[in-house]
Amino acid sequence: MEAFQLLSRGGARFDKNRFKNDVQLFNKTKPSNDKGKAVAKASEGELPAELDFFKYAQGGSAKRKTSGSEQRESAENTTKKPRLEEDEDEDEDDQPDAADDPPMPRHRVTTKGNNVPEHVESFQALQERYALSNRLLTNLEESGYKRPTGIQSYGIPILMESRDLAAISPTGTGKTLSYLLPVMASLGAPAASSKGDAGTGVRALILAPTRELAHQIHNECLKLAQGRKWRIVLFSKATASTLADKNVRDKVDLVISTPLRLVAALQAGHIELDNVRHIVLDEADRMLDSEFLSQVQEVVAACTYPNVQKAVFSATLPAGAEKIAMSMLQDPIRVVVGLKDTPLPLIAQSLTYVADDPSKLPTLLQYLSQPYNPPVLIFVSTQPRAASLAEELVINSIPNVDCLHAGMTRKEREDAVSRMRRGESWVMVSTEVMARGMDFKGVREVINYDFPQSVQSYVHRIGRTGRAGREGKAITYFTNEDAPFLKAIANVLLQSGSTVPEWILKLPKPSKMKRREMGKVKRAEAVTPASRIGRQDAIKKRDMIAGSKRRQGKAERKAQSTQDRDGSVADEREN
DNA sequence: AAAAAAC
Repeated sequence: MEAFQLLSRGGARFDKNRFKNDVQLFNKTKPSNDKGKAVAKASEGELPAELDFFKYAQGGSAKRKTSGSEQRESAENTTKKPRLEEDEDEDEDDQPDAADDPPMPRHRVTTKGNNVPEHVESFQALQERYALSNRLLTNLEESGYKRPTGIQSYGIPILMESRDLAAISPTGTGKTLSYLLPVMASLGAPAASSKGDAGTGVRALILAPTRELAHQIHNECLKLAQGRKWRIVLFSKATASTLADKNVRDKVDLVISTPLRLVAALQAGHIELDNVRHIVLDEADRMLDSEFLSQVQEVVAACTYPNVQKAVFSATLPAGAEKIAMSMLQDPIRVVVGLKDTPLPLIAQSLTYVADDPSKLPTLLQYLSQPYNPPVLIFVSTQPRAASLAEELVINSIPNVDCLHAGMTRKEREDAVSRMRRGESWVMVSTEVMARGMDFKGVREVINYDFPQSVQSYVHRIGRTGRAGREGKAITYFTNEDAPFLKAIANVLLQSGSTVPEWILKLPKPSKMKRREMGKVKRAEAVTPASRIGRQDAIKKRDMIAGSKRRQGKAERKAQSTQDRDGSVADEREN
């Protein structure tokens, strides 16, 4: 019985009531089902009419054509029904479903490899060529997919023909469907039935770097699997223990997991992967970086089925990661949509000089005191800074502030995501955990409060906006300390069509020594508060912030106490 | 180069 609750079957709808009792911590307004109304009301007329972030700007003017073997990427979506009525929890997907259907930007697609299968122009053509089930096509339509994006029209045929694939495609261009559809098409009969050659145990495996992303992929997967009896499992502690029963796990068809979770289950003997025929690494460069690599290798090594199909997907793939990826793949095809490591031109990017850390908060508060398009996603470098910035914003009466980082409990994280999906978060402060893959369609503004630690991080962070052909805006604060890394990011802006002040471009490339020296400068553990006034309120309000106690690691509690004691944690260190 | 995330 428990197993049936935990194992989401294909066809089961996502539990709509699950978040019903969420405490609406930050809503000053009464929670309402009518998003537009709620937003307009609470904005007290400060926000522009276009603020209704569930309607999307027409991306027309920003559309750019590139020549070459041009790929049509159309807006894939469609259904005109208002999303909210349909499902409250806003389950996520890589695709749009807004009423206003912005045209997708067109990107050049390049392929490399032996006998590259012909791309398809439509899902119809795909069905005809590969005899996809009507069911799958219906589910596609109902999920709002209309026309394949670049990566979908090239990637799906490659995977359908059982080839290995390295796919590089910008943020928000529909990578998830590119691997889900072929996997589903090849699953055939559920393992629970005795028909077909399903064998016993998991047949497809999708790995992602964060719980939130795995969850999002799972939701998308359930939509596509409607009406089928596949068992699609989002691997978690709970499911892992359920799968300790071999009878249960033998009936699982598809698993979505983070690597470490799966490694733990393997070691505990709670899962076998010898029947896995498809492995997908989402956010491949992240999955192949030093911390994840050995875990991923262990998982891959446990997949002993002959000729396992492997595919890796990302918007960024630095040379080192690509080399590792290619060495794992057999006779791979490499597909690149647009320019690797480059944000979409739809995202208007800018850089803001803030001198030093203490100047950031006033700058942000000033920004948030003017009309903006909620929800705004704000990135900081550490968990303590995420928690303390969220705190400071609450103290300063910014409405509907939320916080999400991996130091929070599973439930707190889930709640934060669901508030975000429901449009209840106006300002979401988070760490790198949110930087990759997360698809919040309404996000039109990203602020890098703390400078990103790599070009890849930058590209993924700002890629939370400008999804599926919509416009977006990204602001990056930089301090004197960030100067050594500024030029690299400035070049990214230039390459993707945003403008950069000339003086930044004229910056000399700092010597390695200088960079190393500056890299040592430690950032304050907590965000520097704007003022000491209202500190008493602050303490009260602090406890309202999701997970404000447990979530905090030692470092943070220390920072917190420092803050309370001497009233300031400004990083006074000179550089 | 470096923190975050994975449990």
